[in-house]
Amino acid sequence: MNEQVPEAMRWSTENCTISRTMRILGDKWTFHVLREIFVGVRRFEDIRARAELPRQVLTERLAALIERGIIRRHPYRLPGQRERYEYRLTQAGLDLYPVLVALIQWGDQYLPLDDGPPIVPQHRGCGEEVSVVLQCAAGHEPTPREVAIRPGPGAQPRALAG
Amino acid sequence: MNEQVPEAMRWSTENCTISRTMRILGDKWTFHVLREIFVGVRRFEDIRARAELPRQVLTERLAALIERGIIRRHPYRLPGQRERYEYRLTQAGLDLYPVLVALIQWGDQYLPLDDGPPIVPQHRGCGEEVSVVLQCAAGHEPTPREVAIRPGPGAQPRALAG
DNA sequence: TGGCTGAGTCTGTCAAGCAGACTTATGCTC
DNA sequence: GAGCATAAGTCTGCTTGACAGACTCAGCCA
Repeated sequence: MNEQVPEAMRWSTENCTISRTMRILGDKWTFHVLREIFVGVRRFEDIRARAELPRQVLTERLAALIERGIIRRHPYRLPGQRERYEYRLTQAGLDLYPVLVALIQWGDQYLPLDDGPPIVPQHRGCGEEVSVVLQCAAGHEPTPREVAIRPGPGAQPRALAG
Repeated sequence: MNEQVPEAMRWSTENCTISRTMRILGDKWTFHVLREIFVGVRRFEDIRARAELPRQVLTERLAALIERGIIRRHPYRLPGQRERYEYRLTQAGLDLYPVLVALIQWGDQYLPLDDGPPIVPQHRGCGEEVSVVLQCAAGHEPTPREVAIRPGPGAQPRALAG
């Protein structure tokens, strides 16, 4: 029980926000599917062809995203064809934009391509590039080193702690 | 070739920034491991115990993160014990803070707990809570609906397009 | 010398991903 | 109305990865 033990070891990860979020988003394909919908590719066959994932996996991921309220099915009908469905973002889905933009931003910085970025988040209003910035409630913009992740009011002590 | 085909279908996903980033971060465990290191849990056995992942998977993930330059091994020695290693974030790792904070922020909004958030990103300087905001190069703070993901200079046309 | 501990490695089982073929529903053309 | 085209799935068998639990290895200490 010396102070070498990090303080975080005393807290459970059971209800951790990152765990609970990753249970929904944290697999190889979900972000690929979301990317397609974000860039405007909304139909099953188009998503499958562009993201190159097995149909079965796509079926399963779409169902999971619908169940979690991130996308919804929306009926559409091309002239001379029967009704089908496309997949659109709900508000919860749209609110994943900061996550997506943060990923793109990191990738552009640490895995750059010779030709420049293949995709760019853009402000529809003014056409300028969009990025994410860290901001604290007092209005500062801390660097990563100035940020710490601390236990909050919902933190639960860990069994076997210490 | 009617205009029902989304514009994005014309572009390849092969070099997509999200794909390339997800090849590194996009699996069930990587973010859990990073979370531990972010909150200050740096030693193999501590990470394994708190994140509850199989040792073999932890070994493999740590090696991958080191290879991608996101963490590094750092020797340490407790009094009366032999030298061991702990894992620390590199600058590239620290720069994942916006991704992590964006995930926490989304989770707190859409998967809230009765007791409040279990973890809170905090500005070390002033103690206030840290969040991420979307910001365009002209200084606007667009809502998700005002953001669009567009092909950039490195976009490649898709074979079989149309 | 023998035991303890952190940090792995090994082994066998089982779930998930995968490619590719098959199915289903509907509307169109002839 | 028969047959064809198409989007959106299901089905099948193979392969890969996750997993729990046991084993190993190196250095320190009693």
